[in-house]
Formats: sequence, C-alpha cells, structure tokens
Amino acid sequence: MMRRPTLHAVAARAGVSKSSVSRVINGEPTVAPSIRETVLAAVAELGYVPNGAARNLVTQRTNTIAIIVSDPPQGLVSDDPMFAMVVRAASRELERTGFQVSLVLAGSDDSRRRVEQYLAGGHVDGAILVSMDGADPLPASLSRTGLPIVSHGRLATPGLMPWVDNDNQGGATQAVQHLLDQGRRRIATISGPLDMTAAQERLAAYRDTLKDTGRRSIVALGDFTRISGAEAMRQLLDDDPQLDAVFAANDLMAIGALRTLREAGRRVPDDVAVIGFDDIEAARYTAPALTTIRSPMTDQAVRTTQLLLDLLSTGAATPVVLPTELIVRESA
Amino acid sequence: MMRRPTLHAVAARAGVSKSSVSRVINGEPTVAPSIRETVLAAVAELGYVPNGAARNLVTQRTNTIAIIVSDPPQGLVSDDPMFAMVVRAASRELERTGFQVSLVLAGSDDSRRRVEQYLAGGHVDGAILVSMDGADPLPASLSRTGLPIVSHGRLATPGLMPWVDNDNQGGATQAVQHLLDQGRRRIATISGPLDMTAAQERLAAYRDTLKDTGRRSIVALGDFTRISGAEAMRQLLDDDPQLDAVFAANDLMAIGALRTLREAGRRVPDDVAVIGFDDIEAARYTAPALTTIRSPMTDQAVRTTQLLLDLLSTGAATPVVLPTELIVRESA
DNA sequence: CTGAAAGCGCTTACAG
DNA sequence: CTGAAAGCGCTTACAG
Repeated sequence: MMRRPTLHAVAARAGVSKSSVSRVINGEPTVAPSIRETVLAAVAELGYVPNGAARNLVTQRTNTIAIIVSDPPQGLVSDDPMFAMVVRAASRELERTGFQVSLVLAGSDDSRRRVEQYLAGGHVDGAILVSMDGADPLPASLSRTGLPIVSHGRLATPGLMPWVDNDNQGGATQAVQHLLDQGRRRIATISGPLDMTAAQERLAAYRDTLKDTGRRSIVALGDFTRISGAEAMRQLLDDDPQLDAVFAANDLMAIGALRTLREAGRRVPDDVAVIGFDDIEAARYTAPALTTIRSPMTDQAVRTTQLLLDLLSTGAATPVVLPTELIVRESA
Repeated sequence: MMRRPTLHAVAARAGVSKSSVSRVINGEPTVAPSIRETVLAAVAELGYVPNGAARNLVTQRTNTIAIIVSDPPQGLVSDDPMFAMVVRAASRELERTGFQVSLVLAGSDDSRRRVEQYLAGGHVDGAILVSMDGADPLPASLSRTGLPIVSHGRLATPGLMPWVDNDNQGGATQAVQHLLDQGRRRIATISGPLDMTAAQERLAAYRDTLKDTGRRSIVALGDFTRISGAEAMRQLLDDDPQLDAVFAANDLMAIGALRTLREAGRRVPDDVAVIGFDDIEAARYTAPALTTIRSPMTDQAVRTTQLLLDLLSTGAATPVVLPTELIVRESA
C-alpha cells in the first residue's frame, strides 16, 4: 500500500513552505490568494488529507466525543429502542457541530477499566454517559478524569456531573392518576430493576399516588424487557386475580404484560387496564394500542448532547428535567 | 486543569530512560525486573496513561474500527432493531479483540464526504459498512481509500469489498412456500424499498416462487417501517379484497399490516395469513404471534466483524451467506 | 503575508 | 538489557 502524501509533499509540490500549506488547509485568512490557489491545486493533485493523529497530538484536541453506554450483563441496551435513539440523536447532533463519535459499550469490569484508560489517554474531548444502574462505579470513576462529561439520565450519586432526564416522578403520577380517574380499584405495577434510578422514581411515584387514596401497592419486579413484563404479569395474576389495572414502568414490559393477559383470557381494557411508559413507536401497534406516558427520548438525547456542548464551551452546565405527557390510546 | 504526566515525567521519576519506560508500558520482555518494578511504581504514583495521539502517530495504527451506517434520509436506521443489533454485536466483538469503535452515521451528501476524509485521515484501521441502498455512492468511494472494509449486507456492485448477508432469496422462498402449502391462493407481498438489495432479493424470490405455480404477483411497496407496512396493507386490501395471505419483506412491516387487518376486521390467520421476515424480538409479542423467517442478525453482525478481522490480518476474505429458518407461530 | 524552527508525546532501530 | 537520538506529521509562535 502506497504511503499517503504528507504536508511536506504538498509544500514541495506547490513550492511553498509547510506553514503556508497548513494555513491554507486550516482556512486561515492571512494567506495570499495566489499561494492559496497553488496549494489547493497541489492538495487536489496529490489527494492530500491531513493526518488525524499528528493533528491531535499538536493541538491537544481530538474533535471526538465518546458515547459511553454502561450495559449491564443482562443487556438492557440490547433490544431497547432507547439505545438506538440516544446513539442516533446524539450522533446527529455531534456531527452537526463537527465532532466524531466514539462508541463505547462498557459491560464487564474489564471493559470499564478500559474506558477509563481510553478517556485518560486523551482520545476524546468529552463524553456522554448512559448509565442507568445506580450501583455502577463508572460515573464516579469517569468523573475523576476531569474530562467534560454529562449523563443521559439522572445519576444515583448527585453532583458528579450534569444530567438530563425526563420527569419520571411526574409521569408515573400521571399514569396512576389516569387509572384512578377511570375508577380502577386494584392497581398493580410492574417495576423496572430497582438499582436503576428511573425504576426507583417511577415505583415511588406509584406508591405515593396510591397511598394518597388509601390503596395498597401491588408490585412485581421486571427488568425493563418484554419477557420480564410477561413473567411479572403472570405472577401478578397469581397473587391477585382481582386486579383491574397495571402500570408497567416501561412500554416493553407493558407489551409483555399484554401478551400474558391475552393468554390468560383477560380482556384489555375491559377486565384489566394497562398503561406503559416511554411511548416507543411499538406502542401504537399493540392490540389493543397502548396507553402510555410519553417521555421525550429523542429530545432528551439531543438536550444531553447540547448540555455537553455547553459544558465544553463554557465549563458549566446544570441538570435539566423534561416534562412527560399522558397519551391515551385503547389499553387504558 | 493540570497537564497529564508524560513518558518523560515517568522516566525522570523512575530514574531510567524513556526507552525503558516505553518498553515496560508495552510489555516487552527484554526489561530487567528491577527496572520494571521502579517504572511500574512511578506509573502508579503519577497516574500515567500513554497519550493516544502520540502513539497513533508513531505506530501508524489507531486500534479503532469505524462502523459506518449509511442512513438514508427516511431513516431506515432510526427504529430498526437491526441497527442496535449490528452496533452492539460488532462492538462487543471488536472490544474483545482490543479495538475501539468509532460510529459514523452518514446520511447527507455532506456527511458522506466527511466519512471519506475521516477514513483517509488515518483515524481508523478498518471499517464495517452498513449500506442497504443499492444507489449509495459510499461503498464505491470508500473502497477507493484502500482501507480494509467489509460490508454488512451484500452490495449492489459486486467486487467492491467482502460482505456477509443472510440468504434473502432462500428465506423468501421458504415464506411463500409455507403460504402455498397452507393452501393460500391469493398471496400478496409488501416489498421493501427497491433500491435495497435485501428488498430486491426477497421480492424476486416471491415472484419466482409464485410464478412456478402459475399464480400472479400482488405487490405493494413499503420502506421497511411499521407505518409503511400498515399503509401498504390498506392499499392491498383496496386493490384485492379477496387476498388471503401476505408476505411482508420484514417483521416491522408485518406488524404494521397486522394493525391494518385488525382495523379492517379481518381475522389473522383465518381470513388472511401474515408472514414476516427477520424474527425480531417483537415478533413473539404481536397478537397473533408472528410467523416469520429467522435471519440471524446478531450472528451476521458477528460474522461481519470476524470477516474484517480476517481481512486485517490476512489481507483476504470472501463473502458469506447465512441460512435462514422458518419460524411458525400463529399468524400463518 | 511567509518561512525556518521548535515541539506535541510517543516508538524504534541502533550502539553499546 | 539499556539509553541517546531520530522521527512520526502536523501546528504555532517568532522573525522578517
């Protein structure tokens, strides 16, 4: 493979100094038009493209941002539309501002260590962290690198870094209140894994809202996947055959619950009302269509990215909470 | 922000030469144990991490692989489980072998140009290309960079680079044959966008299989999204109210078709049989559960990655086709 | 406006 | 086994 042309080669070809070539390449205004022209011609002829590593080394910048997804072993990330949303929205946003995206999936302890090395090695200018697990050591260790980092989602430990999240508490309250307004009496919930802040907040709001009306909580645990929702629903039906409503902490689990209810011969919403959380695309295609809480996921990812950009430029940024919205369809 | 320690600082601290520090860092065996120890101690004390840019510059390697997703404006990628699968499987696989992943979403002409610059700039050692659109100029232009690149999915232009794909033709034939075996007489199809090779191959197999039995084709066009499947189904019902089966070229469109059929009061599979393609997770949760063709998406992504690794090490690699499997559930 | 020179932080022959 | 020196390909003060 032929070696790619360097700045030096371009300078020789154009008959000017390397400094001048560099200035033209970087669009500096202080270059005579005649020089600019010959340089540009030489660049085109040789097919010159600046070497990234050399540039990074001297400028101490990389123009790349890491998206770090702390993926628990069970694989939250795998099939969750959230993952694609975040990656896509963030990466579009970053591209618009001239950044490259480096994606890091950190699952094992081992890979977590590598992320730290990676950030410490100066490979990126900043990072977006997606870590839902409250027990995850990554946020703390990454924050110690001193690099600008923002979190997509509130962190269990406050003060580590700025974050953007949707209003989990408000959304869950809306959901349960909607069920209450419909006259539902035995309202169960399928919670997400309790080491995730989003799951904690949604469960707490469910509990508080019911408590205010003197009703008791009926809780089954899932892990935000469809299958876990189906299983939790089965358990709920065993525990309390009389229940007439379920609030699933996300749409995926609601979809699983819908399947179990169908298999058990319960009609939705006639026998049991079901409400989810997130308003993923699939919620419009379930039978019956899923009533849910819209959490602005794409928007959240965009805001997270913007927050990072702010942090990068001003050095300061404050958390933001995005409002949710009740979307009434057929299931409740 | 304090400047991070350099090799030089470690050498000074340990009282040895930079060469020795470098050797220890890189695990070279030709280092006296005593030196190794003092160096390691100094590294730990100072919290030294090698600078990536400097390393890349001198070694002419980056240890990073780009995953380039050529995302058409309509946003194939957005909500398609395929996207997450590929990114996830490839990135896990690459991490295991010590590579970083750089994710590039190339939609616009503008961003396509930037990808080329990025690759030409020596930022990565190789790339995985996900480009479904047969008219996409990216495969050709990227292949010209001379970098090792493999394609996830067969390319319209042969010979550009090695690829991995599932057996679209075989799978579609299985699907239509299954419908035929059930005694279905008017079998329609919802095709994917015809500039994508997967859609072309699936449609061609549908046509060929029907032609062999003297039946006529009934085709509606979608773009691989749920909504397009719902719309295509509506049109199909208008055009031919007598149809008794539909082969959707992917599961997402089949899910859309299911909704339209439900709204139109058609029972599935009694009135109309529906079969999809891909066997995404959601196919198990539709009502009725979706009969489909399993295309090993995760497997495909893993194989694509391995192919790239082969190419990187041996300089040669040949295309691979993965077999599909009929998964019979309730809808057909 | 232009060029010569220094330097970014590493690795790697080359002597010893 | 160890160290001094050159060099990877750029940018950026500094003179002129």
